[in-house]
Amino acid sequence: MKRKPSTEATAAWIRLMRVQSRVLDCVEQDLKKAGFPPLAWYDALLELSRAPSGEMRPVELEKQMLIPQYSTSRLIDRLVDEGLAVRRECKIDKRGQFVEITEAGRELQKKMWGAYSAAIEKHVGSKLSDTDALKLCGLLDRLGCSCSDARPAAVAKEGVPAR
Amino acid sequence: MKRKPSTEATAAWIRLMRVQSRVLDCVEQDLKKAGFPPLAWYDALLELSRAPSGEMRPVELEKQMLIPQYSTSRLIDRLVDEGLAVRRECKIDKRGQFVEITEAGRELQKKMWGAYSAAIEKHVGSKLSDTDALKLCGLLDRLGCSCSDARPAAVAKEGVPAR
DNA sequence: GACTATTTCATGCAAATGCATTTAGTCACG
DNA sequence: CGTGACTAAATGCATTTGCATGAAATAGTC
Repeated sequence: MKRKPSTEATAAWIRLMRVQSRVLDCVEQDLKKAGFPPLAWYDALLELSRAPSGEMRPVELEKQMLIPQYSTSRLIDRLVDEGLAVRRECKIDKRGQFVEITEAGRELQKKMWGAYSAAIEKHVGSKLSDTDALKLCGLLDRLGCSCSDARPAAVAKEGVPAR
Repeated sequence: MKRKPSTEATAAWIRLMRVQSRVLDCVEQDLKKAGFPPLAWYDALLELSRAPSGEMRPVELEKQMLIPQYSTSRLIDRLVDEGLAVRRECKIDKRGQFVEITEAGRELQKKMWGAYSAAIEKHVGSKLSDTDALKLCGLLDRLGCSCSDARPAAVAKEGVPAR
């Protein structure tokens, strides 16, 4: 129970860390340069906009986005501050609440998708053929469900829940 | 110059973000549970220990680790505070300095490698055959040099500079 | 129903990060 | 040499994180 990793596995680990941090950085920079808020905002807005009634429980959001509870709480604070979402009372469970995306929120999400998708194309799409991208997906998926809480990695439609 | 990414590319992007964040999280948690400092410390110590004379310029460290300048500066502060490294005067360039790893630093690096390598094996090695790990490396490497500053992704010997 | 355990969300506080700026030294060039 | 451009590193300040804890509601149990 303490075998050393193969050099291949180790090399893969390094690549995984370095490449994603670099690519993420590039994409975040592109968004920022275009005057947009961080990716996390986008992800949250997207999740909210996809919810059937445009609203969801913070707990849900938290699970979708794989970020800690307090982090979700504060992210919502910021969205609300900017008028991108509103908190609504939850009648069926008084300790909880609903978060609902506003019109402004939906608009921002759509606008961001323009810059965001361009960045993905620039930093990922243009470097990989479709079949290679698929191969990459397959390999990465195998690393997926290791820890406690897994999530079946959402399928991209036209919005992309990124992280 | 604003083509949309293919759904394959988008899917790959999502996987890349989600999988690495998850795997990194797992590894960091394992290290923390074992009572060790964050991975960034390990990386810095490793780089230092590999330097021919056990010392290097902060600028170098910065380039190796792909982190911003101020971040390096403060990381060194912490290492020094803990007695893992010392700052040395740089005679050839008076505005600069050298950072030298201490014996304690070397020891910590070695100890951490025990837990670290076990974590890599657990969260990466055990999920991927060697050939698949190599394929993954190949695909990831293509995403490598997009932004401004590239780095040829160090080869793992027995230490692994992770990020 | 009373009591405990659990879930949902917020928050105080310390540490870490990002950003812009400062300080100090070097370099290039007239 | 002197002056202006550049590089190495640190730091002040605001924002963000992480962690632990708190407060409120619900669920489970006897």
